[in-house]
Amino acid sequence: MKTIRDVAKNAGVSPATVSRVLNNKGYVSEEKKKRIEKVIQEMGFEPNQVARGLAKKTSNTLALIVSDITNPFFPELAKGAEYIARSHGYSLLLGNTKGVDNESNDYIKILMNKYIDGVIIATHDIDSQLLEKHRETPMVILEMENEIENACTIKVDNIQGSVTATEHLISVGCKKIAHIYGPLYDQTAKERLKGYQEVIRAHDEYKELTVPGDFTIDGGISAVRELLDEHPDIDGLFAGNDLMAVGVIKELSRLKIRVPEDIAVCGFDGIYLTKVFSPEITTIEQPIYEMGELAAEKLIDRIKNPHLNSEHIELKTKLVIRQSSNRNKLSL
Amino acid sequence: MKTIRDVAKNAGVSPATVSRVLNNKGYVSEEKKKRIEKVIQEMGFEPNQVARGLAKKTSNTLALIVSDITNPFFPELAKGAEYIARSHGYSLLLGNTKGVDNESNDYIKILMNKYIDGVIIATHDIDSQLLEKHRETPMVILEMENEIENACTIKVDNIQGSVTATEHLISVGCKKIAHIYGPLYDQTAKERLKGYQEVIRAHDEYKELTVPGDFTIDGGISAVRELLDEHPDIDGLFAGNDLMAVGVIKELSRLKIRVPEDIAVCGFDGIYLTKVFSPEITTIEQPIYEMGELAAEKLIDRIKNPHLNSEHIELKTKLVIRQSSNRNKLSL
DNA sequence: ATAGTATATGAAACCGGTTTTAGAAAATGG
DNA sequence: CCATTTTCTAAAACCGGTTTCATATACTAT
Repeated sequence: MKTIRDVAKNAGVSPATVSRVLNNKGYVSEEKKKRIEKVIQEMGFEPNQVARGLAKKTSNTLALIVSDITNPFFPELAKGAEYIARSHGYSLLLGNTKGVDNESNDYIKILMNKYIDGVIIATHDIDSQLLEKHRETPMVILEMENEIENACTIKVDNIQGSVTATEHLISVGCKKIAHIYGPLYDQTAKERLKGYQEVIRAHDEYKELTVPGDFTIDGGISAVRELLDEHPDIDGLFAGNDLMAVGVIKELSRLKIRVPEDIAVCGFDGIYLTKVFSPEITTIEQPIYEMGELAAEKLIDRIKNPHLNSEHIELKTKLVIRQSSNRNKLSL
Repeated sequence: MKTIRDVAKNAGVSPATVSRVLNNKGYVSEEKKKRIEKVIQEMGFEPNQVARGLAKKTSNTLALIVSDITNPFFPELAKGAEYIARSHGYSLLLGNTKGVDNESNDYIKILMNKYIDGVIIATHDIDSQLLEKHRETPMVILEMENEIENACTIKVDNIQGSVTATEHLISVGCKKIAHIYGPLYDQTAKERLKGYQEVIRAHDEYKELTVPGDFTIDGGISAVRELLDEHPDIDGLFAGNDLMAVGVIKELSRLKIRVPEDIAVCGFDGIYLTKVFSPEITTIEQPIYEMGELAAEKLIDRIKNPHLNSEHIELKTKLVIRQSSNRNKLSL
């Protein structure tokens, strides 16, 4: 392994001068600069990132902490984040929190000892107390309106999205519209429920019909069963996320209930699966890949400017109408 | 940030002794050991991994390089690998190669400069020449029978799997069975094609019907169109992977061709989507999560024993019969 | 001509660990 | 009892960069 001292020797200068060239920082004469660059080229020298990290207290590495990378929401996010990270010379560490208790296994502390430059949090499994403890670490938090000082949060306007979803079901002629909401410790779930309620309450002819779900496919299946038990006559269903919408449609198809003819279904998230599923699923699309990119960009921003204030970014969602709610004869 | 020298001072010993306690290596008297451990505890000292890395030329970090994390095969693999990595005190770096040219952007070289301890390769986008260049790095290569010295390769028995798939379609009564194969630079695709051919050639009454695909959903859609153009009477279809099977079924459903009644379909891989899709898809299941775990285990093994010989592991696949090929009246 | 500033460079200290070296003390043994 | 060997410890060197400090020279400005 070639070191900066080898380069220095070959170029007849001191290591300090080589370092200055490497970092493009401080005074170096044109002549020596040329010479040093030539030697670096010839030797194929690449600075050791670990040594550099020790000296500068950085690692050029970001971390993305998700609850479970197999949840289809996250790979897209990860891809966007990794792309931006790499473009800026950072690598991306991946962590799953599902099934790991955070107290005894403080992920962020481990990361700090590795001089990880910043963290993107996309999980509910790390409580805010723990986050608060690492306030000094550059952080971007997704889908949670967290009040960590210094942090940047990125989320979509869930209320608006879910208002749009509910109104869409109304507009395609649904008369009894139910909502399956996610776990309420999840702010996202709460907001989506709220949007649904707002719309229903604004229309006297509609009645609030809600059942809890857990944001999984199986949760969607059991929720829709429960729902049909009590209200066999529903004709519109807004699921709190796409995975539950998938479960719902699977179960309805098993019960020979037609989608969208008998029940129109709308999900939320815009995961790839909705496009692929048959019938294709109407959903409130979040710009997931772009959120990953934005998260990484904002994080890098914060790494370079450590004293940015906290910032809350709210993105717009987009209604994507597909077969599962398409009751007009128009083929899409 | 507390350093080993602070600990040493507080415990009235030298840094070297603290290091010996930390690494449980070399002679330390019971009495000092106790004292040092107590001080470490009290101070909440945690060794800086970067400094340690510089001295020991390690980082306690593995890298997983995939072509595209949004391909549903990879998240499961990543989860298994990350789980094992974390259990052994390693972190996992994630890299996507899709759309990145490897010559100018030598991923592994970047990783080496970070003292990444080992790499799991699950992409075809890094050519073997490049891999060869990093022969000294502990490596586990998935789904490619590569002849890198020192490396460990993990794959499934694709031929056996695809023989099973084809025979399964025969056993449910298909008379004209076609195969959509993947890109042939991919060894996996080649082997699966071969398994199909073996079976078809062993039966005089069957004829080889193959079309190329590209292992994507859209590829499945166009391949099945092409296939039906030429052979509208096929009644069995073995897709080279699950994504193409999904595309196939989507397109068949659009054409009002019933699955499995008119055409029975079987995929390969066992991604989650096959369980979720409607109809549920028969597939040759690979133990994806376990492959991720195994890859990480083998890699860690190789890191700890740097002079292991190259090793080729071949895992068994499992036929999972679901609706898409279930032509008996038996409900599953 | 002289003070003051910008440019240029190398030596040395530093980042925070690990490892080698060397010497002292204790245990073993012939 | 003296020669080894084993145990124990601290000082110093090291990993491979960056940064500070000190010094020297070349420009400006007064």
